[in-house]
Amino acid sequence: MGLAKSYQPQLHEAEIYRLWEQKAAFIPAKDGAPFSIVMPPPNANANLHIGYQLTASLEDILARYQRSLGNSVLLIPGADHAGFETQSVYEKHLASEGKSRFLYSRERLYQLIWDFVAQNRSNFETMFRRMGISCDWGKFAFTLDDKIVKRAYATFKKMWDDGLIYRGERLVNFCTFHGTAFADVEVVHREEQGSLWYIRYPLVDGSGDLVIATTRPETMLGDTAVAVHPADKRYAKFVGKTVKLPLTNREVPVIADDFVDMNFGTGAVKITPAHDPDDFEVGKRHDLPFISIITHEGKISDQAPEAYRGLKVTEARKKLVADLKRHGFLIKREVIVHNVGHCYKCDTVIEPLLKDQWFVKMQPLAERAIGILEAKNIIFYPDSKRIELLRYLKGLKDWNISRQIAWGIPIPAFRSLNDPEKWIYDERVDQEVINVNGEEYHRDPDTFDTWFSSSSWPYATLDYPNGESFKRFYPLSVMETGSDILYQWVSRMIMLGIYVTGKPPFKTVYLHGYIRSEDGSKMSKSLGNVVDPMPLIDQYGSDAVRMGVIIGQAPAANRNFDTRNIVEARNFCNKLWNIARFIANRTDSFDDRNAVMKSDSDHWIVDHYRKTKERHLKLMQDFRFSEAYDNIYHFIWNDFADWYIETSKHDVNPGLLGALLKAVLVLVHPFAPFVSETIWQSLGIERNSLLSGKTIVDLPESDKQRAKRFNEIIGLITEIRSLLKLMAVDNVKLLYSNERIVEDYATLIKRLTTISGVEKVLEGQGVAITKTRLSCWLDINDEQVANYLQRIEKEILGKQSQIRQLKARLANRDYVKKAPAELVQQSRQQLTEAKQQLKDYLAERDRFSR
RNA sequence: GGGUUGUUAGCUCAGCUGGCUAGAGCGCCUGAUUUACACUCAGGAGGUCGGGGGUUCGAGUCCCUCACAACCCACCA
Repeated sequence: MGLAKSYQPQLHEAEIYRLWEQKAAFIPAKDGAPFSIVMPPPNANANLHIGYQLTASLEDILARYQRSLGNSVLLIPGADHAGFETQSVYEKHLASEGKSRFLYSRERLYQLIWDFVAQNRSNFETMFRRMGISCDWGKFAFTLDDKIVKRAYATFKKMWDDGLIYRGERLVNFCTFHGTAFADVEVVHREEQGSLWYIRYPLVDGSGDLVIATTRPETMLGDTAVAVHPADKRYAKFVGKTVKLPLTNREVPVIADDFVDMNFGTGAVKITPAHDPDDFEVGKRHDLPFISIITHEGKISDQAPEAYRGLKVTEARKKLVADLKRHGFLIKREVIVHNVGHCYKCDTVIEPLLKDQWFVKMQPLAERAIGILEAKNIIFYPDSKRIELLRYLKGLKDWNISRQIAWGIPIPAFRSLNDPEKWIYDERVDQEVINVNGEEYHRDPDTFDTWFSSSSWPYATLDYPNGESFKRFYPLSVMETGSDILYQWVSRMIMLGIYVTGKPPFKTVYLHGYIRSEDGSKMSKSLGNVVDPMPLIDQYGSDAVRMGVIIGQAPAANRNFDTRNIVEARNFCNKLWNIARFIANRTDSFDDRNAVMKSDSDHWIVDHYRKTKERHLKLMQDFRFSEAYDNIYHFIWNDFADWYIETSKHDVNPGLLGALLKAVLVLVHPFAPFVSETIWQSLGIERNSLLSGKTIVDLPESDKQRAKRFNEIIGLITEIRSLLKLMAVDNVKLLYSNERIVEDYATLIKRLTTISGVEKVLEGQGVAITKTRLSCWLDINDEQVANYLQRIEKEILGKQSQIRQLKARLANRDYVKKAPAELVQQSRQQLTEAKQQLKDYLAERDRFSR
């Protein structure tokens, strides 16, 4: 047998994981209520970070816990191609070789990235295993797998047929560096200092000037109107007239529109429908021309006067301001702070540009989701996120699903060569040109937004609509993911799930917060402060890292990374290991059916086990992982090890000891799978692995009176230790009068304290043990009690104050009338006890001050 | 501009539907080499639960308000 002196995870983990796989322990049991989780797929292009460790830990804890209830558990792993994310990583990689994506065709680029990602995929499957994830590897899904792509196409087709898909030339959020559009939710807004320029626009009829204010003077090259508020008396006379645009000399109308804020700037605003979302709407309302003067490369287009063509936006702005100044059109410049949208990846300023894109009408999808959420048909942890999501859904705009990148799922739509307005749905995306009914069609070069396909994740991975998994495991029991992708992912899974399958895709959503770096800053690759769990697993073991990240983590609350938690958990693993070592030296029977309670301490520990188990069930049911961990931790360490095992050294009950070890291992397994299984295997507790089919152990009810009796001994021992320490003495005798229990436990008391002996006396002397009800004294002479008397004084004050409080409470008629009866009863009892103790303390003081 | 969440011991954080003298881990102080474990054991110090007000028999917990912090949303040119 011979377990090593301390637990060394590195020696066991790989082997244990292999064992689980061999025993097919991760495949759902045939029997039992279905429980399912599909893991959020991490980016296939990067290593797993500590945030994913949190996700995976929580999900695996749930999965293993559910198995311990006897349920049939499906946990599906996966990986995300993460379209834009991955392509931009690859582009950086290309750039480091002095290349760019423009050197390659779309197909070639796709292939290159595919190979690039393939290298990483096996890499992180290894990481999953090292984290100990009990997932069904046969169900592994990649977001570019055939079935996922087919699912995306089927959804697109259904939407197309239902009239939810439309193509439109709209303003999109365009990153001119990456050359792709983004959804609104992907744009990062940031407050920045900018300039507000006041520019004079002369009226064509020479009747004066109109002064406008703008932060983007270069867009005046694309102005097609000037707008004022209809109620603005200052400008009423100008409405309907025309002004001459400086520098371009185009003539544009002055219009009235109530979107204008009379109090901002001059109350007159230039309208550039092709480059500003507000102006776009105004342009539509007033039927204005749309002039695109900025290209997708972020340069001034050929629609602008020759002098500016080809300049970058910032250069054009400088030149334009200089020119305006020179010609006397510039009135003044103010410094203002305003919000500017940036690319979340490269920080380039997002340009609103006109572009033909596919959009999904969100209103009908959102409405059904709102209904489900309002009816609480999906339970959220925490519930505040449900409210937040409702607010978001109620203001939802249409979703631009086109992306101008190669690394993604091609959009299965083709445009007629003859009629540019005519589009057809077709899945032959491997061809650029197809023929249908003798007509030629060209493929849309764009790909889907990653979130469009990943929104089908809950049912696509289960082989909707005919797969066995789908029939058995849909809707998912739990969707566990980061609260940061509530809008991007959770909301869309709900909407698409309802739309496609007719049911919400999951019953429960558990959202965790993110882990910040140790100093409280946000972890990001660019800051280089991302924590890699793998070296931590090397150092502390997989279980320690798993428990370390969930300790003290409330749902959706962000927390700083703290190695101390991992150390705590590592120590806990070692504690478990040593408990097992101790027990293995005393028994080789681990059958809970043979457990028989003999001593008071047996009843006491079983009583505590049963309470711990009940709390465990309740806490896990409520998704209170951190508290569940805490519950088990303190039972194992403080009750089982510190008291029961210490007592066992004196009086051992091997059968119960073995049974308790088994029970404890099953309980702790979800939190510490490797060490618990390693112990299980090393001691040969059962032939089966701990993971496969071990349900939580029930121990028979204990005798409460006997358990209580042991509690008294614990109280006595604790008080003796405390008093001896306080007076800095040892080797004193414990005196007692007429206390059978002290007699019974004399040896144990001696063993667990430093007293020299126990002696029965008729009358006490020395220091009384006042915190228990037992008549006991420590045989100490008067010179040694100075510290003790100080403490007695403190205790007297404390008791007096407690008695005052209790008396006041009980004197309060409302309290006695309104508070629950058992609470009032409890207060009465407390008062009685406190009074007795005060009496004891006073007597002690009197005795020594004689 | 709107919204959400925080503010509890030196540090990092728990504390569910209001109810015993508010908890954990680490750190700190004192002591212990006892045959499961120094990744250990025993004892101890340390908090007017961000400020103020309110509801209640009773508030860390509910309400209002203020301060500070973080995050999210929003088209103010």
